[in-house]
This record gives sequence, structure tokens and C-alpha cells, in this order.
Amino acid sequence: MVEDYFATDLDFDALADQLPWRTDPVMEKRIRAWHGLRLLRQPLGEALLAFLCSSAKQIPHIAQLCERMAARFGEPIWGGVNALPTWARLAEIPESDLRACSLGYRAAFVHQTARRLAASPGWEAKIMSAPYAEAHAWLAELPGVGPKIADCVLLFGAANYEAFPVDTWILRAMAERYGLRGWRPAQVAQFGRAHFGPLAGLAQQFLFSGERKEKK
DNA sequence: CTCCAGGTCTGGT
DNA sequence: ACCAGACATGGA
Repeated sequence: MVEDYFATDLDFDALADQLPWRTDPVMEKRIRAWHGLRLLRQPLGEALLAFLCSSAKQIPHIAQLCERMAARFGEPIWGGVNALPTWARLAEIPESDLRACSLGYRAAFVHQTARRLAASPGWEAKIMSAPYAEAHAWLAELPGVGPKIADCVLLFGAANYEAFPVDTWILRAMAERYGLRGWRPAQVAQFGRAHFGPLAGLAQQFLFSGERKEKK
């Protein structure tokens, strides 16, 4: 996972008036605990690849998969370190070679998505500029990309802060802290966007960070 | 040896 | 629409 790209254009203090949830008792606590928290900003293609590998994997494993793909198929960028392969490059790679990077069943997703993208010139510009709902729907059509991964791609790869990814952590956080017990992920995602507004994705990061810290 | 992990897809009700 | 299982791999 590339961790060198941090959003620098989100000045939290200057955005106070755009954070209606700042007075939310749950979020107020999280914000205090994580003052200055920032959103990862990745190139769109990298975000898509990284999160396409994320299903049913622990975070260190996802990084491991990305490093293997970079080492085998990426271009060198810095002292022996390679970039992640581009989607154009991935489209040329047989699924069996991807499996050799320990992608498991995700190899088929990467392979099929790569071919789909190769047949969709201009997809990146479209995702970067389309309204949330449209971009989300298009991404979720890709093999292996469901609602959660589509939201992560938009949030981290397209700076679309409306996206509110609902993973196991957020599902539990919203159930415990907001009383949404028994809600389905799609319902929780809609609640998050409605409750937190245009910067729902930033709120999601506070919740995510807080929830993971609790476990330790 | 079992269980689970920043889910998604498929085939059952 | 909603609910299991399957899906590869690796670490606890």
C-alpha cells in the first residue's frame, strides 16, 4: 500500500463550518482524539488496485500483495522500489501470473477489471469528475468491486468526500455508537452520507481510526 | 488445527 | 430483497 500521498488541501480547522457533525457527541470525542487526522490521497488507479485486493484480507496482507505486484510488474521509481503496475500493464498480464503474487481469488478480479478498463478509455477522467452516485455505480460494475470498495476508491483515489465506505469496522461502530444495530451495509452507508454530509468520508476516517484503536 | 481478515459473487429462500 | 457459502492466503 502506498502511504506517501496525504491530502494537504483539507485544512480541518478551516472547514469547521462544513462539519455539522462536529457537535455530534460521538464525533466530538473522536475529533478530539484524532485532531489533525488527514485523508490518504492516492492516484485513482493505485487506489482501485489496492482496494481490489482488500477483500477478506488484513491490512498488512494487502500491503504485501501490492508490494509483490509492484516488484514483479511495476516500473522502478526509487532505489529499488517499484511503483504499482498501471492498469494498462495489468491488462497484459495473464491471470496465472497474478496468482503467483498470492492474490488468490482476487487475481481473477484484477485480470477481468483490467480488461474492462482497457476497453473503457477515459474512465479515469469520468470517475474524477462525475457526481458521486454516477461514479459509484460505474465502479461497482467492475468485477470484484462492490459498494464498499467503490466508496474507498472514490474517497482515497478521487477525493470524493461524499463517499462513506462501510466495512466491518464501520458497521460495528455505527451499530454500537449510533444504535444502528441490525442495519445492512447499504443502509448504513446511506445514513452516513445523509448524517455527515459532503465530508462524510472524513467523518468515516475518524470513526474507523477510533474503532481500530479501541481494539488494541 | 480452527478461525478470521478495510468483501464480493452466486445461488438458494 | 434477504441470507448463507464459497472464494485463496496467511497469521493468530
